[in-house]
Amino acid sequence: MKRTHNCGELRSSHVGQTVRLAGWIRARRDFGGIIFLDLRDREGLTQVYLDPAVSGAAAMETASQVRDEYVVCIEGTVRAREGKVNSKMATGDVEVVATSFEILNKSRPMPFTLEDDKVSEELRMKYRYLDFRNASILNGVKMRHRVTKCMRDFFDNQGFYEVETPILSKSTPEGARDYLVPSRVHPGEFYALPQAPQQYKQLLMVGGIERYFQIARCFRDEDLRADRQPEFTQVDVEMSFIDAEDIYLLVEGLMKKVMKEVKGIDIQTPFLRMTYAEAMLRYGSDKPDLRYDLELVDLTSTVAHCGFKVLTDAATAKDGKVMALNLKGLADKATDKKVKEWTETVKSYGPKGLITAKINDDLTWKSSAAKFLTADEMVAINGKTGAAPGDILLIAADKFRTSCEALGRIRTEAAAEFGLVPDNVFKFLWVVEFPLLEQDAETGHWAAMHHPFTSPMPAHRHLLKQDPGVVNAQAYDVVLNGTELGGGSIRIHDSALQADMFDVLGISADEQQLKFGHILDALSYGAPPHGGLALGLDRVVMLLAGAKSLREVIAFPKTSKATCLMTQSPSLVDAKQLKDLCIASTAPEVKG
RNA sequence: GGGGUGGUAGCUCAAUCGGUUAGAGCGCCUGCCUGUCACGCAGGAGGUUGCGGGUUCGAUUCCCGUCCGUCCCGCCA
Repeated sequence: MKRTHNCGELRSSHVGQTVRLAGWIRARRDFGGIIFLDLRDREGLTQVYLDPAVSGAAAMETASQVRDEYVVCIEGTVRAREGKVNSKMATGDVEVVATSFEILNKSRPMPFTLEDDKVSEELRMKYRYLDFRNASILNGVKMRHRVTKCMRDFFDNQGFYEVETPILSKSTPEGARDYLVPSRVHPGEFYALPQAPQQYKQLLMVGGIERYFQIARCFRDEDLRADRQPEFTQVDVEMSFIDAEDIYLLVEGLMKKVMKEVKGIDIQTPFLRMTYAEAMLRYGSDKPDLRYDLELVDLTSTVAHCGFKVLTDAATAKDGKVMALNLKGLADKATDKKVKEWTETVKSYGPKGLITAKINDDLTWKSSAAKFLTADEMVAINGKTGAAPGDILLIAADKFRTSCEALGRIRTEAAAEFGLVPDNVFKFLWVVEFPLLEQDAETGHWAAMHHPFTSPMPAHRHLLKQDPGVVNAQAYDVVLNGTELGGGSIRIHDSALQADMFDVLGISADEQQLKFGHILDALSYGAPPHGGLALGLDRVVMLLAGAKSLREVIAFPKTSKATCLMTQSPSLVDAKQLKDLCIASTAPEVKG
């Protein structure tokens, strides 16, 4: 029964050896007299040959009964494929002439064709355990293993301890919606699954662990995206007696090692750094993709006094911005249909519309906005944006963030569509000096942009209570090719500052004690200065694997509605289970 | 919560303006086949057109609702 080799390793040097292989039947080519089988295991593919003269009648009979994906074990002799080499196979120089043949298990016909990349992801997810037999999913699993192995080695060398923190955790009012777990022992009370090990890792610093990391599962009950799963994995890091520079150095070293060992690529360190404000203004994103240029242009001052009300209103409003994107030489490719799509995309971010102007040979505009602007005004805009014949200008006017983000989105779409994104380039970047807080447009309440334990820039400390909006945070994101890989901050280690922060967030003294008493207490017992960051492991692997969604690099992913097609979770539970937990469902009806 | 997009045989897709018995390739089943490599050849089986309702003489096709997949906005410290 036991294998002597795997299906990927036999070469000409093995010719003449007696070997035993086991695996799955990938294809059977039965000529009536002789039979060829492709035998697959996780390491590769080997051709097996059966011939009545050497294999015997019993083996021939058994082999003629196998179908795709039957599990078999064969014993035989390696021989060279004289004149019949298959150069497409790693093992194509040889084949195994079977002398015995055993079926270990049968298989029903497959619900989909393996290796057919057109099969719907829906079906693949339902039969995820079969999709692992495909190289693409298998490679994701393999690459993920290598990344985490490499990271563990790195942190170990740097003196970090890997510490596990609880999954049954405490609900907090800040941040994402929690997944809740009812307590049977304490009827009516709930644990929360951790959105991140944030508080625990800070408490480890208070405890003097000094250097902590964890490959930690995190849970957030929010709507999903291609790059967001309800449960995901963070590479969580925290250090004491450090500043942001130490974090940059650490992460740059980590990613350098991972890129080298997993991809064989030498990346440049230190990474480029850019403030949040600069990233938004130049690229319309707090996670800009620097693999191509296509920078935004700020027209606010240029159009502040022009004759076009849509522009002047935004340009003179508080926090207003008029932004432009010059798609150089792409006027011809920007079809009416394309422009309409862009307009809809821009509107989804908030602006009422998108102004477009194709630049004529005489530098005049082909644009529905032309009649609202004087020739001088158009010349000024041309000058500012560097517009030349054949270009198309896209202009959005709204609040700073919405104008920038709307055009930033078009920037990435256009770059992908018009082939401006180079392959196999990895552009790392630190985005720094995030605002500490952001204001809810409707309620006026302040919320932490990163999280409520983030320390303000020391120079802004005194402004925290009087003018929260201008305070920047000691927070940083690491970005790769337009994806936020992770982020972190220097934390608050002073209980008075932490209490001020909760005050600004509108959390009452009573609630502070109830929800965060343990943190405030801990900070009062000699908390060292500390900080850290968390990397999205799934996203790291996704980018390294060139995958389009997180689902491809998570062994058992959820759908965009947070269900598992394989196990059919979530699902109803027995009435008794609910009764034990003192829970009654108020769901209006059960799905049919 | 909102918007886009898709759902027809096991799989991938087609089906004209609303019109005959809903087709093709692959897969599956049977038979033949001694150098294939997604072998080949011949034959055969296989359909609640996601589900529910409506319009119509007639609906895969048009309308309404709903479910599921997917992408985006909001949301995600």
